[in-house]
Amino acid sequence: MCMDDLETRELRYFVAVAEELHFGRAAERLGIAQPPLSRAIRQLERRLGVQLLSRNRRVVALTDAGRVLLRESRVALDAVTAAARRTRRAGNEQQALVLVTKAGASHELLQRLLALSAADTDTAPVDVVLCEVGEQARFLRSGRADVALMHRPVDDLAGFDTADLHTEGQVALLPSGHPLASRPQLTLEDVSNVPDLPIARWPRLDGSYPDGPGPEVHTQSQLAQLVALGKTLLVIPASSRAWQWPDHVAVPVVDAPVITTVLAWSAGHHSSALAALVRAAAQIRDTP
Amino acid sequence: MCMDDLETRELRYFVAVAEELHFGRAAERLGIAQPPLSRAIRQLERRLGVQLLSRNRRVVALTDAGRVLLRESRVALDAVTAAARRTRRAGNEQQALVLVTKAGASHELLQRLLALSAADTDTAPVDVVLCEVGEQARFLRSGRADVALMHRPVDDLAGFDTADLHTEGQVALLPSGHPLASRPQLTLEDVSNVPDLPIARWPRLDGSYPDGPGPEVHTQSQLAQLVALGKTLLVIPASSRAWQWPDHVAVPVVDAPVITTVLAWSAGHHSSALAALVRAAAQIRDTP
DNA sequence: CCGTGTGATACCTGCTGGGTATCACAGTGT
DNA sequence: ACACTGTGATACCCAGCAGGTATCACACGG
Repeated sequence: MCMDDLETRELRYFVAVAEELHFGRAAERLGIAQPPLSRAIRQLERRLGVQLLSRNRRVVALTDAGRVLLRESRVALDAVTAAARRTRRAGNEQQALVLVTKAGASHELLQRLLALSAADTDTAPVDVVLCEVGEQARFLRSGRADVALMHRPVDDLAGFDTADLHTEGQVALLPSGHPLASRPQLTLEDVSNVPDLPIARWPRLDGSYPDGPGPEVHTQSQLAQLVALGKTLLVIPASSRAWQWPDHVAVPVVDAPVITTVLAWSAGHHSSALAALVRAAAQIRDTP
Repeated sequence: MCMDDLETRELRYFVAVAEELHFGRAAERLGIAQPPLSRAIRQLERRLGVQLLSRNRRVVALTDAGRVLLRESRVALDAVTAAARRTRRAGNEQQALVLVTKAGASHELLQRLLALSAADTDTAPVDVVLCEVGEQARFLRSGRADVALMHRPVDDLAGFDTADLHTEGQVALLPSGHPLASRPQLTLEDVSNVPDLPIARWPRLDGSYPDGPGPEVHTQSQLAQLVALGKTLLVIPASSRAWQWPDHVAVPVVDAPVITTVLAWSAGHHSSALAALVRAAAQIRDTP
């Protein structure tokens, strides 16, 4: 093996260490012992001629180069698993199209899309997979899904082809007793910096939370409950019924950016089954 | 190692075999013996549960699944080498921006771009790499280049962000003695199906040539010479001076699609050096 | 200053990737 | 018809390296 050309094993090991920032836990996660992992990372650093981790004998942190490799490794590993998955599917001819979407988002739209797709005679069956917020891109990139429902401008659509499905405004979701909840409409100015309803904070990719006054959350239902409890507010597309509890009030935010729900797929991965779904999407867009 | 998750070694081996369609030559290219290669491919097929090659004891051909894996493997391997390259560059801080372009295309435009970039004080130096026709995308994907000059609509820009640089019409390049060469302008109708000047045929990715009456070519200078010899014609952007020989005549093709030269880079790979180059590109577009 | 947690080091072992020799078979030419 | 040739598959061996265990070295907390 030449100096170039890493093996996926090395990338997997590095990603584990970079995510855990702890050799012991990373090794456990990988199902190997700690010393071989240390050695593998050291070898990787030697091979690349670059320091990836700054380890002061006690604390492990990523260097700038390490951060680059973490990002690139995720992309590369996704591409490798996508290769395996797509090849298996091509061989087995079980041509169900896998669609991934955020749990709870765009539910009615999805129902209409599936109904239209099922009505079209020559379409493949569509399997629906639900994922966490913002995970759709990785599902597409790793081949776990063929197509996704995503939202512009909130999701990063770089590297994907898209077909618009539906455009809508946003509403503020407020606890029902709050003064703002009785207003007929709101502006972004109104809902930002409400002292008693600070914006919630989601964990970053590395698991840490940004600073701020708002509560820390990592699931949608947590957040919905916090709104019902009068602890926070949020601004979401008008159709996100899954968020809405009896104790919530939704008030239109007139100047919030418009949200477009799009069908997205890996650029260059066309198939007849996908084309049929895109046709169904076009029907929905044209007859709202 | 689990059943999923291929190693890049396996992908490299498969790509070699799929491209050569010959185990012996593929093994030679990889610098290993033939038996281990046979075994590795067999293992890969078992692991994926899919037949990749149909080997009738004498002739090796790709199955449908094999074609899928070939395409996906190239993408995945590019992503892995990109990870290594970008990490090395991030560590070594030698921040020269690498620009790749087709040899001979957009020469004046490139000169202006480099001059503008050099004039801008806070830009990184730009290294220029020349590649074969249509190879820019792979240079970007594998991290061998950070940015490319490409052409819409001829190049596939899926997965890249772009900034327009320049738009121009196309000309037909003809042997100077030909009757069509004296016309002030032409249409696509005029230049298609000229019996004595059939369109040349380029090799496909697998090395085979499409059927047709035209000559087979695989380099630009070959093609230019064939035009000078009165064997073929071609339609190219007006500024492609590198194509033009003394024995050539260029005649505008009024209804040919307009060609836009764009600066392209991997979607999501922003950097300050790149941003500076994009600014330079915007200057060129606005002051033609 | 000792205990604890954590990454590095030393060293051993077994798996597996790679090599050589050979087989099996499909075309091919006389 | 039969030997020849080219090519992929098989059998078998070897060594390099991935991975394990034991232990060290050091940073921090009490």
